Formats: sequence, structure tokens, C-alpha cells
Amino acid sequence: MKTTYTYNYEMPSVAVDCVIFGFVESGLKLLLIERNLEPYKGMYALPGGFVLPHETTEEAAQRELLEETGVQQVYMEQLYTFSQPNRDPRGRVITVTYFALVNPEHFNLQSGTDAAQARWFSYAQMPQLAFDHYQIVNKALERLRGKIKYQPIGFELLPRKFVLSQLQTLYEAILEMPLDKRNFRKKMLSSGLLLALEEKQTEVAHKPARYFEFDKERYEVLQQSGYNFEL
Amino acid sequence: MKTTYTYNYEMPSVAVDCVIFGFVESGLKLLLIERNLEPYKGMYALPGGFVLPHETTEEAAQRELLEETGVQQVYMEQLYTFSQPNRDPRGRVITVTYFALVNPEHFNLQSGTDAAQARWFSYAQMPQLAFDHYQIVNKALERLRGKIKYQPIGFELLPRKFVLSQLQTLYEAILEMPLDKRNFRKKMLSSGLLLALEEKQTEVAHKPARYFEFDKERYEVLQQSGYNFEL
DNA sequence: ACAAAAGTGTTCGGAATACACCCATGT
DNA sequence: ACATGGGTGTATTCCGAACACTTTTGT
Repeated sequence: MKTTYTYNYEMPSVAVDCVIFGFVESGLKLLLIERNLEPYKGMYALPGGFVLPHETTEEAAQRELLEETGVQQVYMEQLYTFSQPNRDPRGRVITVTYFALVNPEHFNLQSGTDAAQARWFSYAQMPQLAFDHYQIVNKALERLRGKIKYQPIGFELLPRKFVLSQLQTLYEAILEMPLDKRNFRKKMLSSGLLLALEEKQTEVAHKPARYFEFDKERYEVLQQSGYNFEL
Repeated sequence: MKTTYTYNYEMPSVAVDCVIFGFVESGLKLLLIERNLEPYKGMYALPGGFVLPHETTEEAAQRELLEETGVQQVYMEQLYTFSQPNRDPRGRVITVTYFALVNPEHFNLQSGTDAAQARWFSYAQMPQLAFDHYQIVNKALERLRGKIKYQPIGFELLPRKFVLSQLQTLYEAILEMPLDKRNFRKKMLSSGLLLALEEKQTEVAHKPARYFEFDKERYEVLQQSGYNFEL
């Protein structure tokens, strides 16, 4: 049941693009790919591609993410749909964008794969981007900042076990403001979403910190009963 | 520079659908249109249609809203993009949805126009809907409820001048919970976003209430300086 | 011993909540 | 005079913000 259709430049096609955030070297970074095809060959762009006939846009985003970076099973959420008629010089392309939070533990940019062309950039050091991707990144950042205040999504960016100061550094990086250590700990610990592990840091030149895990099951239970995480 | 591309599969087409909320007869209602074409002929559905080649999805939504209901210049916001491959029996249609808040003052369902087939329904009395429109309505309600707590969008649903009890009734209808009168007034008045008018109600069989206006300019100024409305 | 980050409590002010009666008008 | 919704103040509780010192480890 393969069919061939011809269409002229006026018909929209539908693509997806992903804004992938990672917390790398204590900073919030996003993943960009160097384009090796025209248009915008050689420029950096968001990972993405066209939606296939049998898949939802969500599935397309997951597939592209996997193909281009090797990452699977990440927190992903629909961001916004961009539809300026001239946003792609090849013709009318409407793009449904997603933002994803990846945990560096499950992630390695491997040479020899498609992901080899991918690099982490901080927002400040980001190069000029292809298409309207700069706009998309801005929208994603806005959403991430809004979201982190009332949903515990920060954990998606950290390794499974982490230390409270890492979590605080992450929040400070996203919100771009310093937070008070005692108040931050108080709020996090009292949320009941952190599972204290026995394990502590070793080989650090200071008092070793306790490791914690995010208690996802607990969060889901609490959510059912109308609980809402905040800050 | 017209180009022709060939694809091996059917390309999706792109539509828009609008969830239009109105505050009618002291209740939150949404506007549905009876379909007079197959598929789902005779069923109710959200107003919407296909995106034209030269317009953004936002423009398409505004245009459809105007064509089908005669309303212009309303608060409108992108909601979500739905892309289940089988959501439309005619073929692959991806729909970008919007939600809109209309002020009944600027709005009349006129017979003799396209809008004649439109009717207000409360969520509870809503008939079965065509396509996946029920899902879309649920998403819109969720968004409306989330949004009204931290953005002063309630005013978009009321006439230009209104009375505080109307505003409270509206909030109660959206949030589906009773609110304390004194606390509600305190918060609203202290927000600085309400402009007290000299005018009061007339011909009411009780103490006449003062009219207020939403001070939109003030809100925009406050927003610039980092202010955030809440509840 | 020193450097470096972990860990810990209390005070204060402002906001959220709960709550009940008098007022102005039309009938 | 009565019914109807408009309009008002206070006491209490809870939460966010500010703030400094001791502990544990490695070097």
C-alpha cells in the first residue's frame, strides 16, 4: 500500500523539533546538531525531522531523539506548534515542538553515530540557529522556568541518586537566581518526595553528603489525592 | 520558485479547532456547531477548519472563529496539537487547537448566518462530539482552570463593566468551588487591576452594586515590572 | 591546622483563612 | 415590612524569608 503523491510547495508538511535540556558540568545546557544538509548546512539546529504517516507527533519526536542522540525514555512534553508560512525556505512546514529533559547518566554523545554531530551548549554560548529555532528555544526556556516552580521535573535532569546541593545548583541554574540553602532543604525534604539513602559521598575533601532518590511512586500517589508540589 | 517534492506516503493535512468559552446565564458554556457535512453529519463539533497556505494556524483559528460565529478580537491562545493518525476518518489530519474566551457583550448568535448552527452548552449537558473533540474540550478546561489562578483572564469573559459578584460567580463556575466573599473582594481590590466606576446598578431589588472595569493598561505596566497576578 | 562543603533552627512579617452583621433598594 | 444581594473588619494560622555557626572529611 505504498502510494506516491505529488504536491506543490503550498501544501504544509509537518515536522517535529525537540529542545533537549541536560544538566552538564553544573550548568543547564541544550543539545544542538550541526546540519549537514541544505538549507542552513553547517549551522546548528534543534534535532527533529518529518512526521511519518503512521506515527503521532509525540512518537516522531521520540524517534528523532533516539535516532539523533541515542536517548530513550525521557521526560518529554509538547511545547508549541510553529506555523509561520515562511519559516522553512523549502516550503510550508509546520513544526510541532517538544521539550525533553535528559539525565546525563543515560546519555553519551558517541562518535561514529548520528549523535556525533550533537553538542551541548549553554544558552549564553549558543551559536546562531537555523530556521526559527532560536524562537523555539526561548519558548522552551520560558516553559521550563514556569514549570519547575510547581512540578518536580528537576529530578529528570539528575542522575538517579544525587545530593541536595546538586539539586539546588540545578534549580539555581534554571531559575537564574540564588536560593537559600536552609529554606531549600526544608522545602524539599518536607515535600516527602525524597528518599534518603544510606549511602554518602566518598573521597570528597569535606563532610560527605547524603545521597537521595526521587520517590516517583510516592509522587504519583500524592498527585492522585490532589497534592501539588511547589517550588 | 515553485518546487515539487515527491513523498512516498500521504502527507498529513493541517486543521485548527477552537474551544470557545463564554459566560452565559451565570454559567461557563462552550460553543459547539452542528455539522452539516459528513463525516459526523448532524453531530456537534468544535468550530474549526483547514489551514490555508498563506496563513498561520493562529490566523486560521481567528478566521474560522469569525466565519462561524461572527466574533473578532478575542483572547485566544494555542492549546495543543492533536495528531492521532486515525483521528479523522477522511485521512491524516493533524489539528492545532486554540482556546478562546469571548465576551457575550460582543457576541450574538445570529440566525441567517453560519453562526445559526452554533449553540452554547455547559460541559455537563454537552452532547457527544465528533472526532476527538471531547478530548480537546477536556484539555481546554484543564488549561482554563490552571490559568485562571495566576492570570487575570476572567475579565475576558465578562462585559466591560461588571460587578464584583459577577466576577466571583465566574471564578466559582470555572474552579467549581465556592469562594469566600470577603476574601475574594479583598484580593481583587488589592490587586490594583480594578477600576471603580461611579456608576451603580439600577432597578435591582437590593442595595445596588458598584460597577468596575478591568484596568488592562495597568496590568501591562505591572507585568513589565515583574508583577504576577494570583487568584 | 586548614580548607571546603554539609548540615541544622529560630525569628519575623505578611498572606491566607474563617467568620457575621448591617445597608440600600424594590416590591 | 420584608426579601435580596451588597458591602465591610478582625483574629488566627500558616508559610516564606532572612540569617550564622558547627560538623566532617581530605590534604
